[in-house]
Amino acid sequence: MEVLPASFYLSDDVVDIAKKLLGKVLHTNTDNKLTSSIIVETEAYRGLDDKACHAFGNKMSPRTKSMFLPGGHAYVYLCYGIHALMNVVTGPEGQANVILIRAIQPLHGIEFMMNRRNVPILSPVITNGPGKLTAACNIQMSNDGIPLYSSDSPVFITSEIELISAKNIYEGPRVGMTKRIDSCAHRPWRFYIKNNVWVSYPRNVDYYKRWNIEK
DNA sequence: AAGAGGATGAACT
DNA sequence: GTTCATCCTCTTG
Repeated sequence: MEVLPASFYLSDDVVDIAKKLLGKVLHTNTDNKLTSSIIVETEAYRGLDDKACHAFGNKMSPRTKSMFLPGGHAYVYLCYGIHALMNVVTGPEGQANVILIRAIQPLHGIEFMMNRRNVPILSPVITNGPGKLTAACNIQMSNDGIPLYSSDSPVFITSEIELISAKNIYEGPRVGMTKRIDSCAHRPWRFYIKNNVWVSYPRNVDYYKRWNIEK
């Protein structure tokens, strides 16, 4: 597996990169612990004309300044005052296009992820949501703005193990959009690998039940 | 200066 | 299905 170079993220077509990110491998080296996981679910956010994007209108603020870095950096922000959510910055410098990582499929370091999540039994609940996977990988606000194209970085991304073909990619509306976002809410900019059990799931589904796991 | 609300998750009834 | 934890950011005045 090769570390993806900064050029991988340079296109201004954030939707295209969001699809290409599926199947790529997310590595973390935090707390002296290594993990790797397949990216199975992403969402695209486009600064220029997307009301759902924090930097709508390409407007910079203290929070969003790392979104304007050149492609291949991390944008990490605090959601609901509790969860650090991890995004991949794309496009040339000055363009606030980012991709939210919504779910991953663990490959290595699974025991670390389970410990950090305090979940005793292996199941998708450890990483099937944007706040869950950052907790599992110990990705924090301090990782905002770091590069993802260097294996020295605490978080980096490498090529896929198996290429995901277009027919195996689901396209649908993004999660958590409200009326305030109006038309942008319906943009089908959420992508996930079809039939992959590690993707996030609607809030009212009990995963323990779904996977027949005893609590 | 103040207040509302959020790209969520967990624990309830 | 509902509620709350928790705090930052943005909007409004």
